[in-house]
Amino acid sequence: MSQVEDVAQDQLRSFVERIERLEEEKKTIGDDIKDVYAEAKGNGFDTKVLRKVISLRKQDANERAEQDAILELYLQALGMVVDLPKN
Amino acid sequence: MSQVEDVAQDQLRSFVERIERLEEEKKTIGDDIKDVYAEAKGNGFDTKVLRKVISLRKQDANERAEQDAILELYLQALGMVVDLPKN
Amino acid sequence: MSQVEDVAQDQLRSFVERIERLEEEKKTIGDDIKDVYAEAKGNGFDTKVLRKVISLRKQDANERAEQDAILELYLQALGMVVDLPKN
Amino acid sequence: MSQVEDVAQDQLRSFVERIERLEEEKKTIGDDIKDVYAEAKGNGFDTKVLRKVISLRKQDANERAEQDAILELYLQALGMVVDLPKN
DNA sequence: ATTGATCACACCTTGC
DNA sequence: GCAAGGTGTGATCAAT
Repeated sequence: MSQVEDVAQDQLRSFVERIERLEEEKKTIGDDIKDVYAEAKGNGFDTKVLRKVISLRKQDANERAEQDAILELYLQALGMVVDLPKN
Repeated sequence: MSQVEDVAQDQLRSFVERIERLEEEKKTIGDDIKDVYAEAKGNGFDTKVLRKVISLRKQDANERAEQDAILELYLQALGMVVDLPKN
Repeated sequence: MSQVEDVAQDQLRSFVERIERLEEEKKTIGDDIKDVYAEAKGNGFDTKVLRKVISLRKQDANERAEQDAILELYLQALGMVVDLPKN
Repeated sequence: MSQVEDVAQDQLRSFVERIERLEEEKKTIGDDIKDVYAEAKGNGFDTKVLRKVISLRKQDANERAEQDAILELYLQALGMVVDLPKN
């Protein structure tokens, strides 16, 4: 194999290793997050709702309002009572 | 292979085939559902909201109220203003 | 409500009904599958292993498709035309 | 608010903060991965193929684990004890 | 019946 | 803008 190919091969190995290393770290963090949810659950918190809280804090309020408006519209079109779902 | 084992083998084959057949049908239905959503999208409907509508109609209202109560509680505990998220 | 909105409303209803109908069918199939597993269990088969068998047969199929995809990818990466017959 | 509720509230805040902190870290790692791919691309590598390589190496690892699981399952189905050394 | 694990489905982000 | 891959969520099943 030529020297040029050697360099390319070394680079490739390096990239693969760096990516795999980072993905491992990422997975670890993901597992940590799971652990925290589990711990919260062990302390009596409802993880589903907890996730919702996290999600709400992340979300942009405007987008939410927008979606709400569309949903309300559809429900009205179907003749369903609105002002029920706060979920 | 004994006759007893033959029977067992035949039965096994039969079960596997029946299950695979049914799973295929199930997948077909799933694809059909996807198609309907796609068609709705093509007619200008927001599929995300449409899914929400379907989901709402399926859900039991009591459960929803229950979840809402817990969520509200958590948000209050965090000092977040409530009555915002209708999502 | 305008005629335009009437049409939209009718369309919406139609989509919702079609989806709900299909989901009902899907659920029926799912129940059928459950029944077959129950029957198999009643005939002395270990459902856990049976599920594994089904799963493996599905994976095998997927993997074959995967192999084709990889081959095509590599050929493309090498600059080779790939629109050959699909076997 | 009662002392009991205070504790719950503090716990909740703590959980939310820990999760949000971890998710931030996770996002950072994700961005790092993106950077590596970009760098690889800058060095002439085809990122699509590179991703495929990473993916294949991951699958291989998963499959090995899978094989172990199947073996154990079958041994259990045959009534054999399986708590043997993990290699 | 309830809970925990497993699995498929849906969403979202990213790359093309 | 579409396609795909990864992530998160919900349903399902076995075990207690």
